[in-house]
Formats: sequence, C-alpha cells, structure tokens
Amino acid sequence: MTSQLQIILGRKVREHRLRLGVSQERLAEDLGFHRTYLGSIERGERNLSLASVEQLAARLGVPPLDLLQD
Amino acid sequence: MTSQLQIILGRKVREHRLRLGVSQERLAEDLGFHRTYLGSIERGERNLSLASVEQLAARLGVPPLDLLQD
DNA sequence: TTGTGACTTCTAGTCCGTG
DNA sequence: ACACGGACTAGAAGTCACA
Repeated sequence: MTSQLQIILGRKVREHRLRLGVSQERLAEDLGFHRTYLGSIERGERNLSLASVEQLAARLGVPPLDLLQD
Repeated sequence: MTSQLQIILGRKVREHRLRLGVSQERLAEDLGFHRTYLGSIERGERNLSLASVEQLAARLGVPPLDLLQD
C-alpha cells in the first residue's frame, strides 16, 4: 500500500538534497543512516511513521510539514 | 518515542469526533476499525505510518494534512 | 553514484477482555 | 462511554552484497 504522502515526502527529500548539491551517500552519512535507506525514501518506497518523519525533518533542519506538502 | 505529530493527530481526530457528537465506539465502527484502536490514536499513543494517516483522513473525509497541523 | 533484493530486529496495527 | 493490559501478526526500521 503506497500512499500519496510517502511519494511527496520522497520528492521533497530529494529536492532538498539536490538543492544542497550532495550525493545520497554524503547526505545519508551526515544524517546518520545508510545510503540505501535514504535512497528508498527518496524513491517513495518507504512508508515512514510519524515519528520517523519528524526525526528526519529535524535532522534536515526543516519543519516536518514541509516534507509532506507540495 | 512519542512524536509531536502523533499528539496533534490525536487531538485533531478527537475534535473531529466531538464535532460530530458521536462516541469512539460509534465512530470506530463507522470507520471500520476497533474502538480501542481509535481510543489510543486520540490519546496520542499511536505512531501511525503515513499510509495509515492518509487512510484515516480519507475515511474521515478530510485532507490528510488537516490531521497534522493545529 | 544510485538501485534492488534479501535479511533481521523492532514496533505498528488489530483485537480480546476487564475495570 | 472510555482507558488500559496483554497477545499476536503484519509491516516499519535499518543494514548489506551485488549490480
């Protein structure tokens, strides 16, 4: 069951990363998780929990809701 | 690990239900899940996944993001 | 540099019963 | 009418080897 929110989240994270001009590998390391995990989030394959979204947003330094709306 | 988003979600769902003037039991049945599950969501005890939030919002007939912001 | 599949651990999600 | 505990199964969290 792949939701709309997780698609948006993925796109948002990718946009954020490209704006920074860094690789998945690099950003993942900075954020403190594995590169393939970040990759799968960007591809919208991961159905994150609210807590995980919040934590991810915090590490990215953006408000959680920014990751969930276009 | 209890996130801010799940607290907000709980409050929002409860407000929505009270606005309808129905019991947890009643609403849960209408939405198609168990009454104790709805109760724990309202209490902010549930760390829902994005797919679950979306599904819940759909059943309530509100936009998903409405459940995540004050 | 990123994608994919397999894999393990942990928790979300569902439901019972009781107060 | 609502809260809470336990128990159980599905799915999230996170890593790794290989392409």
